Amino acid sequence: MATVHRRYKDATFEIFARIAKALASPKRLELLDLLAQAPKTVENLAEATGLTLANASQHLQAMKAAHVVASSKEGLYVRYRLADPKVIEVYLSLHSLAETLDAEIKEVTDKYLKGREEMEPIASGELRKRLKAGSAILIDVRPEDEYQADHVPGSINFPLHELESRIAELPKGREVIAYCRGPYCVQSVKALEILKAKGIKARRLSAGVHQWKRETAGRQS
Amino acid sequence: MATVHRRYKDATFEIFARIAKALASPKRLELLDLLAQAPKTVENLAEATGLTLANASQHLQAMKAAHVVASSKEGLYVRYRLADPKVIEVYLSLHSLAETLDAEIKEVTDKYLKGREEMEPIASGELRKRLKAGSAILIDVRPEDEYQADHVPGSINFPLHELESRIAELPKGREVIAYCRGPYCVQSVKALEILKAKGIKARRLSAGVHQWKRETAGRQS
DNA sequence: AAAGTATTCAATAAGATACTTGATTACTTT
DNA sequence: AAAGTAATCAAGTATCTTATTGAATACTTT
Repeated sequence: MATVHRRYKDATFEIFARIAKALASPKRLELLDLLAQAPKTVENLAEATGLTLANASQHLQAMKAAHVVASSKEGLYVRYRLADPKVIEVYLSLHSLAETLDAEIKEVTDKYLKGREEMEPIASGELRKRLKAGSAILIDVRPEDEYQADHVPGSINFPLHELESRIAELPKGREVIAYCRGPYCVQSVKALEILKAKGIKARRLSAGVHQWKRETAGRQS
Repeated sequence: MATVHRRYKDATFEIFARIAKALASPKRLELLDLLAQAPKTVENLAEATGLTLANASQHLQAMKAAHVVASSKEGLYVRYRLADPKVIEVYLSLHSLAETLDAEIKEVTDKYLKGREEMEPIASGELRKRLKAGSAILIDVRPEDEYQADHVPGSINFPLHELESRIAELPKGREVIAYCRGPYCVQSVKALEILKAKGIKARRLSAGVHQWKRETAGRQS
């Protein structure tokens, strides 16, 4: 009898671990981070993460075996996506845990941002007020497909690589708030550099769409 | 410049992965599951999980290195605890993900419960009503230290191994609802077997304290 | 101080994982 | 049909992980 219980326990924890293992690699987390923004092809993902095609494919297959991602063939391409929005939940709670547990994550970020001009992010409460009042404009500097997939309500898409050439489209006299994939994404930091170089007052929203939705969940407006 | 960004990304995902790896083992998840109930000594944990002392100690140290658990020496014993309540958040969201992704987890549970009499769990909403109305009594069949650490409000502690001998203490004419560590814990199942053998009407609450708190968060009563 | 106990350490063997390279497959375009 | 491209597969090596064993450490009790 005791062994029946042990076997049952082993089986359930084995299943949990299978999923946890799918997440337990820096590269796979990076792939998930990208997939959390929008579905992407293996080629896209390999390029964005700096992995070889074969290696990216193998990581994706490993996650597929754990049912964490799903794929579909579209002509020559295979497009991967998260198997379920709950994957984002786990990913975000892992982020949040890392921030509490690991002082190192703060150090790494500080070190990266050091020397760059005022990068202090704006709080979501303040942002909401200012957007309503019309004193600020929120730009989403991610690629268009990610903006299409989901974005913070009220934001306008200015993909990073188009930002410099489209800078005239920004309304004058309003502060620009830029956001991208999330607190550890570098795109909004780069956007700020471009904007400040042109003398435009700009700040960063450190949250991405998912963090935003998480924070503002159950709140109206 | 591109390499600066790559290095920054690598560093942050490395940190996330370090934490994820600490969770990515069936045995370590089982240890965390126990620690989520109450702090415990290495000896306790080794016995409960069926690991050798040395092996349990090594797993615990691995998690300690990732700052997921903390320990303190108490005389001869070393007592381990979760480093932060947020660890539970991640663990619960992993559970919840596993349930959505993996049909297998349901199969394993069904198979285990098969043949045992009516084990359908009671919903938390219904439970609250019936406790208020006084038509049911909620018993916590976990060991006393876990009950002391935290329990569902209104529950009474009847540790599994004392249940049979203390059965007379149960009020007559009320249905008994038993709960333990969570949906995959076998103690409440065993409790039901004992109670039913004595002809006492009993059901199971599949949630543990943490699931209960999560479900009823932001609700009053 | 000596004996006893809980935990950790160190060394090792077996197993799983990650990345590389060079095919191979599946599909599209010409 | 032939050429081209995205993705996968297969095999090999280097690297981690896990569990085991026996010895060492750190306390407590006698």
